[in-house]
Amino acid sequence: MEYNFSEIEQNWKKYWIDNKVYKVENDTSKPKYYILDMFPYPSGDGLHVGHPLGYVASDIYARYKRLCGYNVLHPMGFDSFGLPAEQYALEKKLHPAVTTEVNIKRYKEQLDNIGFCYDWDREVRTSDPNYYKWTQWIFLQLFHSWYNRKTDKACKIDELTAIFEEEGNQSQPCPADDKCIFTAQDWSNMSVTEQRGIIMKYRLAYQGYAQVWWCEALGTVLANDEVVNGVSERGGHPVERKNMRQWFLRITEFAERLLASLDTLDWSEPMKEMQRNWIGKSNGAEVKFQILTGAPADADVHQVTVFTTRPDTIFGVDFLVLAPEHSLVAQITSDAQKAEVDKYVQYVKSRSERERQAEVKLITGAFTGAYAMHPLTNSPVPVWISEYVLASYGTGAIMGVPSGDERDHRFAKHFNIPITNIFGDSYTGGEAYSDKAGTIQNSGFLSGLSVATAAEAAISTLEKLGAGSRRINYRLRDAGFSRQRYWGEPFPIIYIDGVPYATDEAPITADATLSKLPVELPWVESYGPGSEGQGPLANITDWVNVTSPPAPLHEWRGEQSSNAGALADNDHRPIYSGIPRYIIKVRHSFESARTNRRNLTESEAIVWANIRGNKLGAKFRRQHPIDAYIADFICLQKALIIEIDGEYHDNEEQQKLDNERTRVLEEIGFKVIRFTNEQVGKQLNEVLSAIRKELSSRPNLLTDAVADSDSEFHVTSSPLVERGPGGEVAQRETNTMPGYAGSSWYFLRYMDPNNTAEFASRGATDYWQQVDLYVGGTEHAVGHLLYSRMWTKALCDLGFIGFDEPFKKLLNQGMIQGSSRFVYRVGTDKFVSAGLAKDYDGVPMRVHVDLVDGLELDMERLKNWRPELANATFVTEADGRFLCTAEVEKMSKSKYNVVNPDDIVAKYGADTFRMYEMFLGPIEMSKPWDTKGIEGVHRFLKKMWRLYADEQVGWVVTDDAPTDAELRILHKTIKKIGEDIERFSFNTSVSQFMITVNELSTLGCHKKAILAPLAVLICPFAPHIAEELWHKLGHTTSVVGAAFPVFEQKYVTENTKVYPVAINGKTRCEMEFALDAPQAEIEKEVLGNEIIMKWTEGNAPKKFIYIKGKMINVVI
RNA sequence: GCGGGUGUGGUGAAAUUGGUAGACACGCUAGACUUAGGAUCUAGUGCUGCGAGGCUUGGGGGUUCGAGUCCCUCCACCCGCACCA
Repeated sequence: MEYNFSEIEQNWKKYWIDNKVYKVENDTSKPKYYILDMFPYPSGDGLHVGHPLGYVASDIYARYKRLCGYNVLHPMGFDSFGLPAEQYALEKKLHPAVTTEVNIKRYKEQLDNIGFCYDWDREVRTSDPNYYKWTQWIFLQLFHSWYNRKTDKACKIDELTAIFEEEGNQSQPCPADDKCIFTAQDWSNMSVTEQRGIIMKYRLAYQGYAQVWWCEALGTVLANDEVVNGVSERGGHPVERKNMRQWFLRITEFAERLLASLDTLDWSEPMKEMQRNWIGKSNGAEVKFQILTGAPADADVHQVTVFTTRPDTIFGVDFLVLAPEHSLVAQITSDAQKAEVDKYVQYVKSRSERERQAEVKLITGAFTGAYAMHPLTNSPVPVWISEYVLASYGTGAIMGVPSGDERDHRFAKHFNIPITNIFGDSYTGGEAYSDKAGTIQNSGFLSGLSVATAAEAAISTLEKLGAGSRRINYRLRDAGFSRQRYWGEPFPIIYIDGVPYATDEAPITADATLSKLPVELPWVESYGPGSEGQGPLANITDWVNVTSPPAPLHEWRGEQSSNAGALADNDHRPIYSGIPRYIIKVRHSFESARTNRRNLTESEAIVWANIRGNKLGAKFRRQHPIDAYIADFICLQKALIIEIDGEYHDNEEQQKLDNERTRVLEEIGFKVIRFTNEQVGKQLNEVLSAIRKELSSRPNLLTDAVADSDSEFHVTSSPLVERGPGGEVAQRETNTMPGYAGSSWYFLRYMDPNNTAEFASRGATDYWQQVDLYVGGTEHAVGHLLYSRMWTKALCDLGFIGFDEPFKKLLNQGMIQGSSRFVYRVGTDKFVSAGLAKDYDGVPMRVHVDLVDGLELDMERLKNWRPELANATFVTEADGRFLCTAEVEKMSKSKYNVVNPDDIVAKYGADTFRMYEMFLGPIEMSKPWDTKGIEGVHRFLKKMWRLYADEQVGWVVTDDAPTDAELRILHKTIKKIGEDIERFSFNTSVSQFMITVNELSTLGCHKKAILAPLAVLICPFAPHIAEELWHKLGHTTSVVGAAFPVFEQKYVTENTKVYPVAINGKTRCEMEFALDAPQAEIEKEVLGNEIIMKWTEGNAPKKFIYIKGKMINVVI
């Protein structure tokens, strides 16, 4: 009975599927453990042996935790939106949805082939509408949220507008625009569109502008690193900077929290360090310099604000440097310098970000001709521009302190700017003194102070003068959230007259079809880019332009148009051009309104009697349908609605409904004011004067708005009324979301993957909580990991989940590199073996690793590899072999060094493959793949198999009682394996298994008492063979559900120790002593030892060191 | 330029708190068994030396009875970068 791995593995894979062994329930009776791999992008190339490294590690850990009694969630899915599928589609004319489907199928086969314990019922795919529905939904939550700096939490926009109504934005400064300051009165006077503009500056998902590289020839937007020397990397086409409206996530508001809570995470220090660097918190000061010359009269631009982390060096300022993109540059540049500055600005525009960053030694810049006044010395300071100052960091301007900053120093030297020394002897003129030791000199009232003290003193003086203030700066920037691509999540956003609305906002919700999530990605035949840098979706005009309303609504509107009040399809009367457009959503609104008019309440009757017939100078209608509601009284001329509420103030439910109604009506553009029955009854005069006041504060829309195009009031129109032949104004957003959208929250979806009502139920997220162990590569250090942390915090703040960090522990796996093989090629088809290559004049050529065994080339296969090599001739070594050379490189198809795990599994089995991947070395280290080494692991499994079954005799396991030696081996192994798995040292676990099997083989052990626990121990590593042995041992249920063997100290306790005995720390011999032997006795025996005596030559040692249980050292 | 990481036999590596450096494998050498060996088993294998021994964890220095491990310094390689003021 030999180890027939392929048969064994086939059988158990089928058994696991048939019996749903890996099905995971949300079972609250067991402790949970959530272990997750960073899900793969299913590329067309399939998995290579590098991909599963982390998956094997997490699978081992998952199986181990399950053996230890945990309910383990260990899911897998696919990050299936992305650029490669789209590019493939462009080239091959295959729809991304099709290729993605095919690729995922292949990936799943490959993954299953390796024997992972995934519950595929929980699989998620980011490109699945059932999944991205919730990505869009979360986007909407972010859109409807802002960051409350007082409570340090993401909050709903409703709360923000309540604050604005109450007190303006004094207590909640605008994160995007510190010049945006307004009072409650200002707020109430704004139009809805203006208010929306303000709110946009607060939203967590917001629209702004960003410069992107646009390449006309390629028709796409390029990433920074795709632009080299001002042309596209691919094809060398010209590129230009283009300012484009883009979505952003306001991650900067979370900077401090993202930084602070890193301390609570069990991540590697380098990983945390990378995030800290990315967030880049720095304490410093803002300093204002008044522009002296070359400045326009306008006081607003009379000063330039710089940010510095070294306010203590303020007296060392010899010049200011603005980013060439700084908005002041054009205004302050003197006529004399204009040509030079323009030329320089043009030069910088041609430079890619990468180049500006990488070429440190290249010093460029231009003098603006302007001078600024030093706030403390009042002396003039020249203002320069240079590409080394970035517009996007700090204030986009710095103060140049050449004696204290190396870059400033180089700049001053290069342009011959005189340098002020503020460090005394520490600065010698050769290079800047940037150490923070010593004292500041030559600096007025700061002279003699240490750096820290001087910084404080400088800031407080500047504050007193009103010339500066303390400031904490983060280098983290808001995350660009739009891509001009097809294969990504569409935004649930519709533009009405250019104003973006979420699909769950009033004007859109009127149409059930438009407001429905998901906004499905339309099927297209062409993936070419749209014009003007837009994404491919812009080409699908049928989809972009919202032209065909849902049929029933449309039909109904036509037949009822005479009753539709302000609404008629052909209603082009100018009277309505300034009035908010709206639609009556519910058919029976008209009947209800008519009925209501006949049945006024007492309060309503009183109000009506006082406002009817232009009594307040404006015409009111009563019981008028608006959108889905019926307004009590409405003045269309002033877009004012009066509500008389019976229950508003004492019924919470009613209050909620009414607030929603107010919100919707105000979104459309009406102002809603409400009064109680009681107010009308007892304080009618106050009510009427409040109405009068409201009327007088609002513009008259009937005539003024039409005539006065500069009016503050802008029309907010409902998309529904605007639709009609040729009259479309509503468009869908044509950008799609970036790759990290779907991956920012996928870990939550696994908890409750098939939920159609929520992204995940609160019960599920409360049970599974954070990911206990997250396994993936370091390449996601600052992208994915930072974004998902932000999303988690936002979802937590908004009350959707109960934890604010996604990944408790992080394990970074290293890369498996490829090992490329080269043959030495002379001419076209003559090849020379490596040993003789030096005698020939040729070049190395990559050959596929499959053609090579170790370093020995299979010459026949090379001839068949490619047609042009069919007549190849070979100069071999003396023994007839042809040798290649090897080089470690990235594993990639183009380097012919990709090894497919399927091939390895076919040849050696999945168990061997899994163990070998682990045996290669520590999980977090990168290492090259070498198929040769796998033999050792395969031999080990065969050797282990022979403990249980003999090739000739068959099953050999006995019920004999184990010996002490056998028990010691077993328990030593239990301890080692358990400890190793806990600390993710899987390579040493594999070694230990080898040692154990070697020792048991030597002892000829075939005892069930030893071999049954061994089968369980190895199950996480080699599940197939473990399952086979477990069943052969008589069990009828899966080994997956067994219990991890319990380590017992008593079996491994020894009472003697073989000590290394060293002379001066150099081991010379070994001697065995009882562990409880007294030192005197040991000393006597050691010094009497023949070998030791040879070294001591009979002399008494200077020192005798005895560390119990460790070693003995004799110092002579 | 900045930040992070890694340097141990021919190769992958081990040494968990400062305590026998090179476990466990690959490869290689020799042998056994065999029709065969790309199966299996046995022995050997850091370098050097006949040997006693000497040398050896990227180089140099230090702390210690004792250093791969701690400290200083230099070097090489890999990864990332948004010149971060």
